[in-house]
This record gives sequence, structure tokens and C-alpha cells, in this order.
Amino acid sequence: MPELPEVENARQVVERALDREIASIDDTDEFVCRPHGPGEIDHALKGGRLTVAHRRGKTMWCDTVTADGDEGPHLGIHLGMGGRIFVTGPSGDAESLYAGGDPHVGGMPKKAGERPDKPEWDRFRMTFADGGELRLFDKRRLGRVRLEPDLDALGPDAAEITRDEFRARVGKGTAPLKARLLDQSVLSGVGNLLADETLWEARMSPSRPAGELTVAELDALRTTLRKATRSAIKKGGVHTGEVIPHRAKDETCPRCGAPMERGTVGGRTTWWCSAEQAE
DNA sequence: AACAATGTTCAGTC
DNA sequence: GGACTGAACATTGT
Repeated sequence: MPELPEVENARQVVERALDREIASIDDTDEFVCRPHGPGEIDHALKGGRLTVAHRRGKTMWCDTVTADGDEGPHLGIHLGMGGRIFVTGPSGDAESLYAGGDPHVGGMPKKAGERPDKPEWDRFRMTFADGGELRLFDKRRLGRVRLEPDLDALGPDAAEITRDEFRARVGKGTAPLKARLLDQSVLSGVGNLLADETLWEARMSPSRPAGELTVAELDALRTTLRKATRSAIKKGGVHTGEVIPHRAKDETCPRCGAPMERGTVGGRTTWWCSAEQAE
């Protein structure tokens, strides 16, 4: 679930947790909260508040202030392969918001907004003095929470990258085009489904060497990527893409009817239209 | 049982 | 050193 669009939606949910006093934190999952020891994040943030929620690619982080009003550490949150963010209002307020994404994935309850009935899949919890909480719900446990996340290895955000940056960063090398789009140091935020959706919309072969694209093709690809990304944010996740339901055996291209083809590109399962995206 | 799952990272190769 | 590939990571569902 969590690619750029889901993380942007999650970031907006995290904004509901800003400016509320942090009463306590459960950071005892040592895999998710590594390299911190149990209690370390709790100690660093207890009594303070989150003040701003940022995002670059699939990484989120919050600015914080301490109880005294001084600048606090940054709190990084990554949803990994299947994490979701839940934020509840002050106690008595029944509202529970969570980041979008495919409702059929990740052990989610049937009704949107309902709390998942698997507390053991909560990997991190921040409880506020007003009785509400922020939780990272992550069945697969590949999400991460840490202080002072390192953003240096991330390329420009896929939703913000300029035309010239895109031309220079994506349009080079011998790696398959899809592998290039998935490389978070080239540009950040594109995941497996958004890559398949974008390449399908652009009618480009995922396995074509990235360096072979013309400038016109690169510009068109960037335009398509922005459109697919904006659409996914608006509709609630990358699973709302047009070709996504057709990433399956015996499926056909929703545009031309040709069989969908499956293979591995950039180390990930890849589906493409056998006619329109032929090499 | 073996495999795949919307992600990242590290070891290994050229 | 850079570019690139594939396995490993933790866990669950099919």
C-alpha cells in the first residue's frame, strides 16, 4: 500500500496529531524502532509536541518541540510495505482517521476508519495528554520509526521533481526504465504499483534501458507520472490506478484488449500490456 | 509447502 | 568508485 500517494495521505492524517502534548510512547518494538533501544524515543519526546509533518518520497518526519518550547528531535516514520497511520482525537471523540490505501490489504477492518482488531500489529504508539493517540499499524513489521531520519539518500520527490531534474536523473544508464523509477535515490516516492500504472499510461516498456529515452519521451513520462500520482492521492491510493486491477493472470489491457504480460523487472513483479508496451 | 506481498538495504559482481 | 542485480529482512495470506 504505501507509495507516495498513501504516504501523503498518511502525512495529512499525522497533521491531526500536531500541537498535542505527548504523554507517553510505546516504542518497544526493537525491529521497527531500530536502532533505538526501548524507551529511547519515549524519553526524547515525552512532554513535547509534534509541530510540523513533512514528507519526501515515502518518508515522513515531524518537527518537534520539547516541554520547555525548545526545538526537539525530528521523528521519522516510514510505512514500509504495509504500514498505516491511525490518529484519534481527544478521548470521548470517536473520530479515528487513518491513511488511505487499499482497504483489502494489510489486515484492515471492513469499515473505513474502524480500529483494526489486532492490537498486536501496532508497532508504535504515541499517547497524547488529551487521551487520543497516534499509532503505526503494520502487520508485516517492515515499517520504521526513528529519531533524526537520514534523508540524504533520497532523490527529489516524484511529485515535485522539475522537468530538467527528471531528464537528467531518469534518462541515463543501462538499467531498465522501471528499475530507474523505483530507485529512491534517483527520485523518491515511486513504488511497484505506481511504476506499473505510470508506464502503462505512458505506453512504455518497463524493461527498456532508461538511457535510451528521448527528451520528448522523458518529458511525457514525467507528465504521466505527475498525473498518476495526483490522481492516486485524490482517490486514496495507488490501488485506484486504471491498470492495477488488470495485474493478474488471464487479464487483458483495459485499453486495447491485448493480454497482460507478467515478468520480473527491477527485482519486482511487473505487469504490462503485451501490445502497447512491447519493447 | 512454496511463493508472493504497494519497501529498503546490503553483499556481491562487473 | 559507480552501476547494477539479487538475496535478505519479518510476517501473513494463498
